[in-house]
Amino acid sequence: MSLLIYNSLSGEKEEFVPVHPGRVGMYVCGPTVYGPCHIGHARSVVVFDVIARYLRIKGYDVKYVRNFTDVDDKIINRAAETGLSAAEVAEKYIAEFYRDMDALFVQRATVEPRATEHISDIIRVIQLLVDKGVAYESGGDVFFSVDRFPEYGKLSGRRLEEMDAGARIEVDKRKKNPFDFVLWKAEKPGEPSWDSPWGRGRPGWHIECSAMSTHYLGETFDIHGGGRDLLFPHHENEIAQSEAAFGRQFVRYWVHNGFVRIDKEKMSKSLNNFKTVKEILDSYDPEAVRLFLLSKHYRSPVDFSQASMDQSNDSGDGSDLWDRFCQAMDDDFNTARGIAVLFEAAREINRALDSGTNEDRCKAMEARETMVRIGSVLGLFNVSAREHLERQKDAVARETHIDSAKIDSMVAQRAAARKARDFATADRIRDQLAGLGVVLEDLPDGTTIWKFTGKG
RNA sequence: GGCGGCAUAGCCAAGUGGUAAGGCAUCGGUCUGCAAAACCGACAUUCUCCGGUUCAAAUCCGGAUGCCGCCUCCA
Repeated sequence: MSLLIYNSLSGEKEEFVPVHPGRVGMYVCGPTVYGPCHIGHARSVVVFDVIARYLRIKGYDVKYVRNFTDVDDKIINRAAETGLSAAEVAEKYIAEFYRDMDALFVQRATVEPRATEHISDIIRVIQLLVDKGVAYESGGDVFFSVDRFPEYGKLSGRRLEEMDAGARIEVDKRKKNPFDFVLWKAEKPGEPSWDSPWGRGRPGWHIECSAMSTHYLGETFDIHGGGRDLLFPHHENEIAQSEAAFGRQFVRYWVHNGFVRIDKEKMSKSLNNFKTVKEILDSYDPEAVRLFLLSKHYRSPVDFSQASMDQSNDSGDGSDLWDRFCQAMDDDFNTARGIAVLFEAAREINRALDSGTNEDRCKAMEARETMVRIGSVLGLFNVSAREHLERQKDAVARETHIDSAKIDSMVAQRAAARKARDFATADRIRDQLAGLGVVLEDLPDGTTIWKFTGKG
């Protein structure tokens, strides 16, 4: 069974063939750490987490590199605003990133490098470009010359002539072409800086990804990912730099995830309409958030709303199911179709358990194994159903200030009434509980569990 | 101005030539003291609209309308 991946470079689904058989090198652009993570970051991170997990379960030896951009204008500005150093700002938001992504059960990448740890690699690539005459220095800044890279625009599908340069920002007069971009920025007072052949300064944004990805994965590697918004100019520039410097194809498969939208509009820090991961996790179960993020194909936009999240919050022969899951995932990582298989597995388990014959019990075991396996790819079922229920109770109780001990005692009173066959009293208590948004479930063994419905 | 994407039931969402997955909601049934959960069944003759290609189209082509994105930092 071959794996198809949509390649932004060709605009088509292509059969996945790694550079080295059995091994996959994958680089995904991580966050610039100047503020809290929003649900858009989470989508990208979760999507590529699932892709890495799936490639591994298919048997590939995956080297997954995800960077942190820890030196940048925005970090420096943030430092100036808060009185912290740039390094302290970066450190703070890297810690928040881990807190949020760990909560979402995101696995760590193989390598998680930071730009500031690779200054010498960055300088080496810039030097190569200067030596080849593809980059030029001007007043301590170094620019990449897009005119020296004829294939510029091949990823984003635009030609330099078609683009409306300077429509929204003023063009730096020192640039030979308005689309030339900065590789190295000359030092300004109070900013972090490093020595370089062009004087003290710091790297531009795009160059760090070329330097770090090739450092860990080689000059040609398999998969490079990130949000759609990075396609231009960031990834276009990465291709230009890397291919100009090393003289060979940079990346085989470019993978871009779609946006999270709010009210049909892109969510972004600049539009200031973002929801942070932290605030969402205050109200919703982490696995529900994952399920929500994976409920649509990764390339399509997904609309965040209270209603759509509420919906995800309510959810809950074996090898055949696994094959069908793989078919979905082999088709450009179609998690939405994969989730359908998951629901079918759940139904199969329940059906087999209901019928209760030994043969069916075996089937249920098989289906359960498949379900756990699918869950391990999607990063679901990290906590038991029982623990899940307890967490949900705690969260709702905290939010609504309902005392769960009191509910427990009401449930016990009802149990006593039922035992005495005083169903009128039992039902009255149940109605009272319903008024508090509590629903009861009497189990066959005579015990009763309860949960909040969310509808008071 | 240039480039690109999307439009599928009340809602969410798969489906790139062969006759509409899955979930939520709703309505019946089994089970239950009654419920809940679970299971069984019902739920788009039709895929924004108009043309075209084809034996056959939600799927391909042309056009219209609507929504969104990129061309500036952004996952």
